[in-house]
Amino acid sequence: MSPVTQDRPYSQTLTRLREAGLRPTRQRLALGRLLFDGGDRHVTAEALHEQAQAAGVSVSLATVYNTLHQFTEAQLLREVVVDSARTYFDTNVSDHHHFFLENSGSLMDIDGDKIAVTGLPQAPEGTDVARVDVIVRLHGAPRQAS
Amino acid sequence: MSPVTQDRPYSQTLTRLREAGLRPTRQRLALGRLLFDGGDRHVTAEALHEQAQAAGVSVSLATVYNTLHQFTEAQLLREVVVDSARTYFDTNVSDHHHFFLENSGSLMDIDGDKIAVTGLPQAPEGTDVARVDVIVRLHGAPRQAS
DNA sequence: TCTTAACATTAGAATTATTCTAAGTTGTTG
DNA sequence: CAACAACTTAGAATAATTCTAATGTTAAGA
Repeated sequence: MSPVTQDRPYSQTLTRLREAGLRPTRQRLALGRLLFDGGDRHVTAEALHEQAQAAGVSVSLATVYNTLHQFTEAQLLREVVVDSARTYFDTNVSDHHHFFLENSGSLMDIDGDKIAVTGLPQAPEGTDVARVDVIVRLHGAPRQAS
Repeated sequence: MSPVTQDRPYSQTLTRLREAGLRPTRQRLALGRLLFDGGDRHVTAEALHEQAQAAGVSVSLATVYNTLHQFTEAQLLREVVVDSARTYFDTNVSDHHHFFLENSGSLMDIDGDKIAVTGLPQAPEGTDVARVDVIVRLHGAPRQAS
């Protein structure tokens, strides 16, 4: 395990992991690659696990959950709450919002600077606004999105 | 069952049930009263179940779930998705949004006409906007809200 | 009022997503 | 390369919710 033949860019996953203080293990590198190579994605733990299997990467579901949470803490991912049945993780960590196709259960990003939310009342005394989420729920899905 | 001595208004639960085509059973009337007497509320199934027990009303948890869902279908309640761990039901079915205190897990309504969301892109072809949810997530809870 | 059929409730089992545990494995550092 | 902390993992555990199948209730008609 030393002759270097990395045919894929590793999406700086290694660097990102280091910066986050996470050891670059085989599993984390593989999952990082699946997540960050190629555009923005919205995944559930189960879905990522399956994708990993399909890609021939052997990772346990527990590790997928651990990794998703660690990536989220490290700001490499963001959690999106749209469905009380499952948790989605979003590789887009910049300011943005979502369309949610209730039929297919898929998400689409809405650029943060396309939307403005005005008239928000002050947050109650003693609290800070951690985030404002706008979720546009859609019915009648077209074809599968991300 | 005719001398009128109804010390509580029943919040027209009976009427509402009839209109929704739901038989006014003891359980539904009791839950309806708990939900609709007194201001707007945000409840989880477990919480409502406990409240019912505490009020001396014997209802099974299964019935609480059934009832909450039936009430939701009948537009007497609205489901609020803010937390992937539990489902909240809101007695306020008018157009509005929410503050969510992540520490305490409590919700507060934000009047629909206080807030405006502008710049929403068109919904993808073949889909309709079912609803736009704005969730303002707060950290550092003050004292318990609804 | 009595009967009946459709509708409701319920206890407990089942399901599902997620977390935990305890044991084995691997990465890093000296 | 030793040693230890950090990781991974199988499988058990948990928690919210749904399902099942048996029992109870309601509404309507004779």
